Order: sequence, then structure tokens, then C-alpha cells
Amino acid sequence: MSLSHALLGLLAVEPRSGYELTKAFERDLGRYAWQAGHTSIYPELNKLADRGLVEVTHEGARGSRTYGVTATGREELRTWLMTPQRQGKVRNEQVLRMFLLSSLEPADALAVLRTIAEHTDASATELRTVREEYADVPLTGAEGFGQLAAEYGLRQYEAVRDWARWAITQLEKA
Amino acid sequence: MSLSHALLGLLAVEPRSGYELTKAFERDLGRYAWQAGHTSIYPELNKLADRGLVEVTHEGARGSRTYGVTATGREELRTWLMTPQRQGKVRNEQVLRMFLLSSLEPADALAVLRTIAEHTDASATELRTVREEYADVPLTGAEGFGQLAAEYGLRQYEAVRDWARWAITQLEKA
DNA sequence: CGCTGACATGTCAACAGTGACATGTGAGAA
DNA sequence: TTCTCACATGTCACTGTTGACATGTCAGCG
Repeated sequence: MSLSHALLGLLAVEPRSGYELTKAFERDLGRYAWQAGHTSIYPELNKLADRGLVEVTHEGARGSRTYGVTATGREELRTWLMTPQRQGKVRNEQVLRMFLLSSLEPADALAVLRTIAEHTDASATELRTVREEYADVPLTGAEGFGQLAAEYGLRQYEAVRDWARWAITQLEKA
Repeated sequence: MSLSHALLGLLAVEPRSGYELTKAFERDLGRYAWQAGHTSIYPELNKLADRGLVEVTHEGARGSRTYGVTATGREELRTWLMTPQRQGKVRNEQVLRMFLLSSLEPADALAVLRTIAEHTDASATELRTVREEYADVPLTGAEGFGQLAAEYGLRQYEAVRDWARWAITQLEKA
């Protein structure tokens, strides 16, 4: 399952509590890569702890538990990231919508494409400012994470926007 | 659920059997947008038929049933595609791997990035030849579907490749 | 004519993920 | 001090998805 590796990866960068992990999924990670709610995160943390891949490193206020990755966990994560990535699971509702555009009347398809182009352009602009904040932090470590993510998201949005614009001109030509 | 709309969309472009739909999911659709196996497709087709959104238009050899979209189904699909797309569900194992790169030693991260760059570049090259085949078919209708998909996939791969190359130079600088 | 392999559809148990519900804590504001 | 809200973790029923298993058909080949 990918959720376990996502948690392992986040904890490997920096120890966190289940609550903080939930927040992380609400930001970049859940936006572009893999979304998960606290209802799946907490049980998964317990399973990982049972398997000895993570451990509670600190207990704070309000019953919070901060988890860290064990040596075994770090090894498991490394193996997963380094092994030849076979065709992974993909499930993206936005992309699905784009693929189904051909089933609409050209006029309707154009309308949808225009809103896609607008939305992705707005998101790209937004991310460009986020990127500035990371301008001179090191790539590895807790901050580099966000930097790679922001850059990835930005390029992703720009690609979709450009595709939508291309599709619009193609449709208008016809 | 998105699967029902995916089926509706595919059938709206062109009537197909469950078997043919399964093949479609093994190609572009399952690769970039939404994957599904025959074990979820057949039951879903029956549910859609019960709800009157699709209907059997032809029964062929070996018990095959070709489905088409009803007027109601087409309306349902149109509504779904045209309504303001809230933040849809995203789940992409490849992207997840990229996000977790920061948790690796720089040397390991570089190795992974290099294979990503190679793989995506190869896929882009492959799709570029696929695109040629669509060079002068109309955008709407059964073929336009593949054309939009190919173009989308190509731009996606190129964006990821360029991002990986960018990340490599960033890491090497550090 | 028998074999093989793609065609074609299905069930079912196990598992993953979501949303609703539940419970309690501590900080800061009024 | 009381209230509110973010913090913090959890269960559970329901739904969606997968993989293993099951069954049968037709075309082409030797």
C-alpha cells in the first residue's frame, strides 16, 4: 500500500504527530500526489509501529504522539523508492474529465477547456509566489521537500494550461 | 463515483462492450486518468443499465453485449463534466515517489531522478510517434479522444522530464 | 478434429478509504 | 470563568477496488 510509504517518507524527513501528518496531506501532498484523511492515517501509524517501521519518540500535550522512523523503516522506504518503479496506480478525477471532453458537443467542450485554462493559470500564478519563498533554502531536508513539490506542481499546472490552450485552438480551427 | 462517468463518457463517444471498455482502461485512460479492471466494469455496467443511463444496443457472438448511452445518460454525463469541478480526488504513485525524494540521501535521490528523467523521456518519444498517427483526424468523435489523450500524455511526460532535469541540476549544485 | 489462445462475462472474499460520529484537551478571548 | 476553537485521536458502517477463481465461446492452426 502506498499510504504506508507516504507516512514513512514524511516521517523520515522530520518526526511528526498524526495530526501534523494529516495537515501535510491537506497541503501539497494531498493536492498532487496522494490524499488521505486522519481516519486512515492514525490506524496506519499503529500498524507501522506494530511492524517496527516507526516508533513514538515523544508524547506531548493533549495526548499527542510524535513518531519517528526506525532504521528498519528507513531501509524499507529506501528500497521502495529505489526499486524499478513499475506502472504505479493512477487515479485523477481532473484528468479523467479532460479525457472525456471528446464526448461533449464542441461548444460545451470549449467552455470546459476555457475554465480549465483559467483555473490552472491561476493556480500556476499562485504557486509561483510560493516558490519565491523557497528561493534560497537547501534542497534536502524538511524545506527542500516543499521546494521540489512547489516546482513540480507549478510545471504540472503550466503543462495542463498549455495543453488546454492548445486544445482550444485545435477545436476552434475545426 | 467516477468510474460510472468514465464508462458513460467512453460509451458516449462510441458504443462498446464490457470487454472493449476493459481494453480502453488498459490503454491511455488507465495510464493517465483512471484505472479499472473488468471486475469492476461489468457490475458497474449493470448498475448503469438498471438506472437507465446505458442500454444494450446489440448482442454479438460469445455472449457479448454492446452498450450505448441513453438520453438520460448523456445528460448526466454532460452535467457532471460541465459543473464547476471542485478539488477532485488525486492519487498518483509516481508523483508520490517524487515527493518523497527529499527523504533520501542526495546521492540516492540523484540516482532516482536520473531514471525518472530517462523513463519519461523515452515515454515522450514513444508518444510523439503515436501523435503522428492522429495528425489529421478530427478532434471530436472516436479518434479525437485518442488525439487529446496522446497530446496530454506527451506534455505530461515532458513536464516531468524537465522537472527531473531541473531537480538534478539543483541537487548537483548543492 | 482437437488444441490453443483471445474473446467475453461473471462471483466473491479480502482489503482500502470515506464520512459520520465520538471524545477529550489546552490556549486565548471576552 | 466560561466559552470557543484549534488541537488530537479514535471507531465503525458503508462503499469502492482488487485478485483469485470460475465458466464458456469461437477462430485459426496443425
